[in-house]
Amino acid sequence: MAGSNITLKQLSSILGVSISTISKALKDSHEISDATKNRIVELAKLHNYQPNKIAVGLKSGKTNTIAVVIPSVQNSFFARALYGIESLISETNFNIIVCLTKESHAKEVETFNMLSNGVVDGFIVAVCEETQSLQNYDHFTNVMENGKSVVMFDRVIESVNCGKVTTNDFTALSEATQKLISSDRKNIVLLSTIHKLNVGKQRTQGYLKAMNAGGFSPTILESDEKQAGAVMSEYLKAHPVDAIIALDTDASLAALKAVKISGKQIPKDVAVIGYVSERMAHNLTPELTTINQHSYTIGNAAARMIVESIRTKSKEMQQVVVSSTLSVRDSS
Amino acid sequence: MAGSNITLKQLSSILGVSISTISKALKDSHEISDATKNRIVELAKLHNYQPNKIAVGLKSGKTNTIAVVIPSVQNSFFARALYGIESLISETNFNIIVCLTKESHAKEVETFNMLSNGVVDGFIVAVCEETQSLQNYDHFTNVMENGKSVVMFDRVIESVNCGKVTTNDFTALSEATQKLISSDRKNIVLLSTIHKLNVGKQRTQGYLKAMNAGGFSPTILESDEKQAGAVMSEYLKAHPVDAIIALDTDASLAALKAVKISGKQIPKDVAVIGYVSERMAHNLTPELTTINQHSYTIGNAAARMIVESIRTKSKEMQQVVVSSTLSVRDSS
DNA sequence: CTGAAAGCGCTTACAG
DNA sequence: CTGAAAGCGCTTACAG
Repeated sequence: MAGSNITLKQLSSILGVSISTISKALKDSHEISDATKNRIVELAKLHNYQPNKIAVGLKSGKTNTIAVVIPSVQNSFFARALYGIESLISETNFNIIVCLTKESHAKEVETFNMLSNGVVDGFIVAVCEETQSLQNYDHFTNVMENGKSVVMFDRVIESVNCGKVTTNDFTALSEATQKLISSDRKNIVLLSTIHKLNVGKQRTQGYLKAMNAGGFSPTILESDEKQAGAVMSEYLKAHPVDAIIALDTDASLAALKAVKISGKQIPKDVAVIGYVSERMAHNLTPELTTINQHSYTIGNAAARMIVESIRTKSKEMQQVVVSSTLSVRDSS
Repeated sequence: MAGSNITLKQLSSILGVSISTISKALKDSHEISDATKNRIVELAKLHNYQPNKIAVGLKSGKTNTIAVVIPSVQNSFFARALYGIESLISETNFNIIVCLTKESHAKEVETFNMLSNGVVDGFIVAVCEETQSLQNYDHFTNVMENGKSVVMFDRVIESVNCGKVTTNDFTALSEATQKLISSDRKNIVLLSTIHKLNVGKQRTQGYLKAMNAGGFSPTILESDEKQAGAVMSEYLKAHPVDAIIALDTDASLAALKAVKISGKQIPKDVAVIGYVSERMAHNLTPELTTINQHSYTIGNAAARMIVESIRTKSKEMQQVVVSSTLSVRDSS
């Protein structure tokens, strides 16, 4: 028996009762007598009646759906943040639609346009790289003018007046650098594959501040993910290095590899601090000291913020900072 | 100016033209004169009119949305499969809703019930661990009876008559094992953290077949993700091992680590073959020989299958097998 | 060429 | 206690 789910109308014609009565009975309205209520509920159960969510959405103007617009999911930070978002949302009566922008501005704009009218009540977004460099934020303000809630996390645009969940990248890097300095590391290199992103810039600034404060000259190696290992290896051949801070997972693995190839010992000759998930850090050799961004917590906070914003319809925009912490393991 | 997007009704009252005319004009119907068409299109553009997707969905009975129900996204296989799904879907006029079951049967059932009535046209699912062990598949058959399309990938239930995209796990493992045997490895250990899953069982069978065929006695170490390293280390202390096959990312990293701790050389003393993403394999030391599942291709195929199934309303269920291939690198 | 009407599946104020 | 009616925003067969 293919075909759609049973509707109120069909139930009504089976029982010879009006649609309104059926609807009320199924909502356990006090207007309806227990006798008819029972008949209706029983039949509904028998046919496994489920209200059509689309119709309810049209009627109520609420969709109970939230869009999560992120660049990628093949990156442990976003994957785990998504997990944090999903965990909170699944405890509510909301659903999430996930859209991957692949760092494309056009895709991001299209996603916002596609979903803004009737499909979702709000957006959780980590702004893509291209949007950050083009500085074109109309798609965000447009949906907000149409009454949708927007919460940005991690990749945030200061000038857009929406909810924001960020991490203290600047401070985290500055502290990690200081920690290396205080354990007598002098030639500390920063290896970055995310220099185009605001988060990358923040982290770099934190590193620079600490290096300058300590009176050491900074070295910043920038590269794409694929070349990071080669770039690091090359540099190690010609320069003294006693510590590396790597700004994401790719850079972290590349740094470990480059040091091993160079024949130097970690952490004796070269200390390494990186950004990888806790589980992976634990499974690397040596176990990697990491800056832990608490991605789950960030996702959770963003989800909580948007649900609250949709429910209260409040215009007040919150800003939450989830502090990164240093998890010291064997590599430093 | 907060508030919702403009509607046909509002446009109609501004222009003094009927709603039907507006609707037709915006669909460029030949019924409408160019003059009125122009007026209407212009005003619509001015107000940035977007048809309400929910209303269109109610009217048409189609939602153009597909649910992707997977256990997790913090696993490079699912993350990349999702990427493959999203890539194909984003070229169509469909959207995807992503739901993470976290291996919970209850969550999976709830998701199917929640979304089956009006929210989505079909489901792409990788069946969760608990559902596999409980063998309760009613939620799948229920939605299919209600006319929804279902495609399973990777984690598949043979007895459910839906579309399926799988990989040849049995053969892949058997070939990888044979390859090790033919390069004179004799004490080949299988390290698994996924023995509860059908895919894990398939892989184990492939390994067993090759070991038995070669006349070697198999060793299967099963453990959870966190203990895998310790279990492997322990085994290495007391037994001769010259090769390890690890069945997922956690097991692969754990195997590399355990061998390094034991002081043995990879691949000279111990060869290692694992399951990790191509990018990660490249960044490990030594670069890891992997069984590549082509997760992107699998996701892509599943997405193509469901779109076709929804569009053609065909009852014929396809079964696609995407072959895994061995990517030989430095660890074997 | 334009518009009134019915309907998708629901909810709810209103009447009886 | 029950039901007819209006309406959410759209589409489309039908009438004019």
